[in-house]
Amino acid sequence: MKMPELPEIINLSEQMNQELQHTIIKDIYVMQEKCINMPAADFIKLLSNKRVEQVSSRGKWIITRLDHGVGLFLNLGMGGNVILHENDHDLPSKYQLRIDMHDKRVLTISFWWFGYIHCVDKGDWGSHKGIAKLGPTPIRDPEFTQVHFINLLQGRKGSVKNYLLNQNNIAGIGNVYVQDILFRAKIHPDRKLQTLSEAEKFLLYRSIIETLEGAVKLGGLAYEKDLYNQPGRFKDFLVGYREDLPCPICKTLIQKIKSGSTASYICPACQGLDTNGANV
Amino acid sequence: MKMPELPEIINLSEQMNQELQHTIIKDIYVMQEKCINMPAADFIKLLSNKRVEQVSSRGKWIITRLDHGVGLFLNLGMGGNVILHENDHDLPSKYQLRIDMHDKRVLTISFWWFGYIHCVDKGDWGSHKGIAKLGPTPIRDPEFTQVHFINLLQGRKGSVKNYLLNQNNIAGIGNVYVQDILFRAKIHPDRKLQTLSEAEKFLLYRSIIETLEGAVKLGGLAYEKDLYNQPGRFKDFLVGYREDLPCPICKTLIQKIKSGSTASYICPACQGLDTNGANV
DNA sequence: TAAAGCAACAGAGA
DNA sequence: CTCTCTGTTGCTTT
Repeated sequence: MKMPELPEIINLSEQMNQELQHTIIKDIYVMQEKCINMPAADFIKLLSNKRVEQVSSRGKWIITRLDHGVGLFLNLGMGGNVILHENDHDLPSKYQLRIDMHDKRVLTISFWWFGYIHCVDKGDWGSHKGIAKLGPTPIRDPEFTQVHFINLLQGRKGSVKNYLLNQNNIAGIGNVYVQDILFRAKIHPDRKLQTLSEAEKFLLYRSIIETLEGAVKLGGLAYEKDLYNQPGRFKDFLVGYREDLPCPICKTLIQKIKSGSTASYICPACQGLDTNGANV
Repeated sequence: MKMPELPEIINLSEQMNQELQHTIIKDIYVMQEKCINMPAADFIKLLSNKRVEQVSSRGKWIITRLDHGVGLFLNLGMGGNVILHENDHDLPSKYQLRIDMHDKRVLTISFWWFGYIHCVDKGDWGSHKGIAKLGPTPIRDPEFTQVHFINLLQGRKGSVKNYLLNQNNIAGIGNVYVQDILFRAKIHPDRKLQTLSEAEKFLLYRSIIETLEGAVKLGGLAYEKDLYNQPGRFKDFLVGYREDLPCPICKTLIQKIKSGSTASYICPACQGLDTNGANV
């Protein structure tokens, strides 16, 4: 369970913006060409000597806007680190990409499984597969209001968990935070969207906001590292990864179940499939 | 079974090109606004007084190129007629669109169920959903060579019938002609592409060409009408729609089966699932 | 019955 | 645990 989701990404991108804004890229070292979206030579040429205008995020993507309209889109996939070093001493033994800044600081990007570092030239931002169709990002996106969320749900089919995990609906939620989001809203992951009452949809919206906000305030997951290689302080899940431990509300033992192709942790008492609404 | 496929469309578009090339549109009457892709007023404005440069086809789409880069994309969907009248007497009682030419002739377009009449302005041809992703068109498209066909099949999964019916793979084949195409090639509709031998792929290519060419030579299906409201002369299917009649090769009774969501007519002896190759 | 787009979903691959 | 690509199914439309 080493997957950065919205809180970790927000944290990282804000730290990156703080540290890197207005600095200039000097050198690029591509250690694994599969992670990038063009030949390394083109990639290096496009990025070299570019100035960082702003670092932001959309869903699980960290987006660095450089001058001349160039963008660097970073997705840590199944987990990884972005670490800023004061100099080139004591770099990690393994990383996929190294970016040296003109001020001697060094950024290393490493993932332990799939991840993408895509460079996008001026004008190609809208056609990038990864971000073109992303849904709104909770917490940071002013578009993500309660009314907007309820509207998004209108007429949609399928299970609530599948909906939340699809980045084209809402961007930034993964299989870690979705566990507590559903528990807080007292909704079973397999509930069909069509069966959710208005009250449940409202509860779900609040739960998304509160769960993610809470994690951001704690600097993200304790299992993840930030830009300074420091872990976050969030580790007290309500039900996530707490199989056979008591539900914090009713003390019923938490179950690990399979919903679709992903695992879910639920309190069978608080998140009934039949209790809170028919699930025909 | 009233669906125009490639032979009928080629026939119609060639007749339309013959009759309408260089003529000028005078008036448009939109009887059913749902068939078109913009408000009727815009549609009429875009087409009025435009000159027909050429009528051609891609797959099941009839494409009329007008001057100033405007295009009229017609898809007869589940069946319909395009009829040219010498004047405005004796028009059909029902039609979705009427186009009056400056030379007094009248074109009526009618479908008995879904169909599309889309007008596309200069520059929007490539982004039109219906034609942007179409595969090559057999018979008329010089790109559709045997080598190209074999290459298209490389690495594809799923059943041969589903593949042939998907317009994004090959454009123009529907559930009518596909029956005899598969019979001629002695391939069961549910055979997986992965299990086809090179010889079978070659046979399939020949069968597509010969089946469609043969139908074009006969002016298309006897159940369909051409631009002059005359029926085609092709009605002697080999196995299509001949349930319980003897196979023309081996006399085994032809079966109607369900493959996926469509019906198939096969000779169970000539088109075995197990005989011509494993279908794991 | 058929045509085609879309949404949901499952499986494979990177 | 991630996301993309395919392919399949089921629903909808006039």
